[in-house]
Amino acid sequence: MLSKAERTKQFILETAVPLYNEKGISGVNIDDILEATKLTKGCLYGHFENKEDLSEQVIDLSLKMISDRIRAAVYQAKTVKGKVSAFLDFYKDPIETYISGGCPILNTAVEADDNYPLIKEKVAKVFRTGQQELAGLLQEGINIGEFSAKLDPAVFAFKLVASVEGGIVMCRVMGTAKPMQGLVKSLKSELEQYAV
Amino acid sequence: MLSKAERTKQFILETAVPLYNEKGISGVNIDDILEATKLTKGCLYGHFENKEDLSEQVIDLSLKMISDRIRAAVYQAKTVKGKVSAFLDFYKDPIETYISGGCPILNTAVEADDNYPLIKEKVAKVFRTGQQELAGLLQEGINIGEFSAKLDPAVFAFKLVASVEGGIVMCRVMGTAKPMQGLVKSLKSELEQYAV
DNA sequence: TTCTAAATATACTTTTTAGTATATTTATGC
DNA sequence: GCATAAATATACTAAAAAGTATATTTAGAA
Repeated sequence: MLSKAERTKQFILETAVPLYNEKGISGVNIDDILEATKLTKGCLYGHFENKEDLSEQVIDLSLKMISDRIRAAVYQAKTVKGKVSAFLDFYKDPIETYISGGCPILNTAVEADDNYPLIKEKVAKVFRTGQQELAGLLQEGINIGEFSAKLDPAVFAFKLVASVEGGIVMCRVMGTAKPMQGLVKSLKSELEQYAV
Repeated sequence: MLSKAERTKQFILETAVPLYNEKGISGVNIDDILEATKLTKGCLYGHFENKEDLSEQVIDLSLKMISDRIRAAVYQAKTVKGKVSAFLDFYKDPIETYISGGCPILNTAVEADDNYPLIKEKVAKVFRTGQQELAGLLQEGINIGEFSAKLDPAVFAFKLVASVEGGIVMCRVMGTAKPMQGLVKSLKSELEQYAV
């Protein structure tokens, strides 16, 4: 069982995750977190060295949560086609996202890009790993004869993730989930063209 | 001719544009701008009411600059296919962008989404207008017989922009422009399939 | 149950950032 | 060239945010 301290630390991190996703790293301030957790400075600084330390651990958790959740969704499906569908369906509703505020991978990427090299590298790793897994999955689909060799796994993997990530932001800001349905359909039928 | 005051104000806005694009609205502070412009507080506050006023005008300019530039690029081409190509080629290099720090439309969208309703609405308008123009262009391509009616203009317009925007962020964070080339090629050949 | 170390709360200080009052300089119509 | 209004610089105040010292409370082992 977790100690009280461990539970409190975890509680702080989990409470901060949506705050960071909505407000961004430089948009969040300590008082926001204290208000959300109903804890006090003494307590928070007992668990984290400073804001930078807190931010890093919150982002770590955000990236882990979303990655795990997507992997779990994809894992459910049996066929390669089913797995790609599961990935696409994950962000069917870009307004009410798993972690409030959109996709934490993209959100963090945008902010970290020119400002937080350490966090940028973490996000890069998530994207790289994701691309490898997705491309590997598509390659497997080719190998087992589910798809034609005309499908370029790396290119299509990138297209899938890039369009979904971009689509989320666009839908959120325009206040409509509708374009996302069209996008998902289009990507599914694009893959379907390579089915043998 | 512009008065000295008008020129100074314009200079502040233009200098602030890349700063805002890199650091984000809540990441930029007044001192950053003073340092970049080599001006002083008295001067800056003579031209802008407060930080919010400055931010709004900087974002306005960023969105205008990028929109104008993209329109100009697209305008050059004669055929619909050429115009789509021009759009796609615009972000061929997502690392060294027209405004340093990536695409200001997407960057602003991500930050404004949950934090700056007024700015969010401005970005939404840019995306909506862009989508309308692009979809209208594709529809025209169908009307004049350049493309098959099987092409869904709204869906493909969204796919184009979403994937490019997402792709920019991914490339930037991963530190490579390469995936973008594959994406652009793929989108071009996807459109090519509808050519009659 | 009692003791002690860990966890948490309170009340501060420090630092950073935004904003302002006023003095000085500069542009430009007369 | 001079008057004056606009532009800019200097030196401040105010507010917000981060961080700390210390007192108090609580968890959990003896």
